[in-house]
Amino acid sequence: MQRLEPIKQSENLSDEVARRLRRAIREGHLKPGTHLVEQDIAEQFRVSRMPVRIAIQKLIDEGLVIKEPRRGAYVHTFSSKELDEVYSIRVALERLVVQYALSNWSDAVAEELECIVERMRQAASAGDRQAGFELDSRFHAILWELSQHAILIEVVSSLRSRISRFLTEANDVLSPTELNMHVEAHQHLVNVLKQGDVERAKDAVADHILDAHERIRAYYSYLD
Amino acid sequence: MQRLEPIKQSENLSDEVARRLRRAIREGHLKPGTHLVEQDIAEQFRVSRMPVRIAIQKLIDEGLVIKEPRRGAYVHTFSSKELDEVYSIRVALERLVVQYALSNWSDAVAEELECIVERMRQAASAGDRQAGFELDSRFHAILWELSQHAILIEVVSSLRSRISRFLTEANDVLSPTELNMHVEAHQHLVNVLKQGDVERAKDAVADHILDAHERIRAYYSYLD
DNA sequence: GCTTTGTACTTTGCATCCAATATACTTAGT
DNA sequence: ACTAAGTATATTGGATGCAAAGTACAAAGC
Repeated sequence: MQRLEPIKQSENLSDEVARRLRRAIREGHLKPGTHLVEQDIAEQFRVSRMPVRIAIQKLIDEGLVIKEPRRGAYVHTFSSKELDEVYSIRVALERLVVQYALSNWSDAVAEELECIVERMRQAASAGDRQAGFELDSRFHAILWELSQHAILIEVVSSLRSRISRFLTEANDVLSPTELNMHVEAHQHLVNVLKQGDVERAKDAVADHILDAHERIRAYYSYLD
Repeated sequence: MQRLEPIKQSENLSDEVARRLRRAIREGHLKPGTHLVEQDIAEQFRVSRMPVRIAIQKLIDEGLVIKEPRRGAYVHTFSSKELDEVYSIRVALERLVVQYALSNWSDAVAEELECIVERMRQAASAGDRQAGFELDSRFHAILWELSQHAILIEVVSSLRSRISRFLTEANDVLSPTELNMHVEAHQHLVNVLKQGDVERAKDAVADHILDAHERIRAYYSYLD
C-alpha cells in the first residue's frame, strides 16, 4: 500500500482549553491580573480541573500567565519595559528570519506575499481592521515558515504571542491614514525582499518591526 | 515592624520532578528517544502520576521533550540542524545581552568575573572538567543577569538548556590544551568587556559563542 | 476604635479511579 | 509459513476526592 500521511488529531481537551484561554487573553476578555481559578474555568468549559491545569501550565511557559505557588495563576501584567524587551529581541530574531527566508526565496512566495499585501490594501480601504490584522499575521507567519528554522519560528512566534493583546488593541485604534501606511510598509518590505539583497532586507524588516514597536509603545503610554 | 523579604517556598512536587528529569536528560541518564512513561517515573520518585504529568508538560514547553498525542512523551532527539539553529539564535541574543550588560557594568562585576576566570584557571590546571563547566555556566549567567532583561534571560537560558546535554558531554572530552584555551577565551572576553566598547564587546561574545558552536559541532559529528 | 487572634471558606496540589486508545501478542485462516 | 483479525495489555487523558495551605472575615482583647 502507498505510504499515507499519518493523521494527527492532537485534539486534547487541554489543548483546546489552552487555545481558548489564549484567545480570551488576546481579545481582552481576561484582563491582566485576573486570577485564573481552576474550578471556575473548568465549569465554564464544562470539563474537569485536570485539562485546565495542563492548559494553565502551557500558558505559564508561554509567559502569558504567572503562577504564585499555592496561591494560583494570574494573567500576566505586561510592563512597558517588557514590551521594549520583546521588541528588541524580535528585531534581532526577525533579522535572522529574513536572512534564512531569502535563501529559500521563490517567485511563488513573492506572489503569495504580494497577494496578501493586495488583500491588506483592500481591507484597509474598506476599514476592516480585523481582516487587516489577520493578513498582517499571515504575512509574517509566511516569512517565519520560509526560514525553515523550527526553533527560531518557535521562539519568535512565542514572543509575538506574549504581546498579542497589545497588538490587537493597538490595531483597533489605527486611523485610516495609519492603515494605509501600514499596508505600504508591507509593500515596501516585499519590494526589498524581491531584490534579494540580504543586508538591505534585514535592515528593512528591522525598520518594520521598530515601526510597530513605536506604534505599540505610543498606544501603551496612552493606557497609563 | 521592619519590612522583611517575603518567603517563597516554590517547592511543588512537580517542580522537583521537572528538575530531576531535566538533570537526568542533561547528564545522559535519559537518552534521546526514551519513552517517558508516567507510571514508571511516578513510581521511581514515589509520587503519583499527577506531578509527573505537570513536570513533563514543562519539559515539553522547554523543548527537551516532545509529545505525540495519546502515545506519550519522548526525550527529544536533537538534530545537528537544530544545534546550529540554537547557536545562531544564541549569537544574536548574547550580543543583545552584552549590549545591555555593559550599561550596568561596574568594577564589582569585573572583579567577580575575573574571580571566576581565575577559579576556572585553577580548575583547568587541576583537570577538573566538572568544576570548569559549572564556572563557565556561572560566568554567562552573571552576564545574563547583568543585562537586567528578564525575557531575554528567559529565552537565552532556555536555549542553553535545550543543548545542555551536548554541552556537558562535549565538556567531558576536552583536552588539557582545550581547557586552557577555554579559560583564556573567557579572560579575553572580560578584558574586552572592561574596555567598555559596546561594539567590540558584542563581537567578542559572538566569537566566543561561535567557538563553542564549533567545538560542540565537532563533538556532535563525532557522534554520528 | 483599632489590633490581633481564631475560625470558616476558598483554592491549590496530590492521589486515585475510570475510560478511551494504541500497541503487542496470539490465534485462526489461507 | 505468512497474513490478518481479534484479544489482551499497557498507557495516556480526564474526572473526582481529599488534605493542606492560603485568604478573608468575624470576634475578642486592649
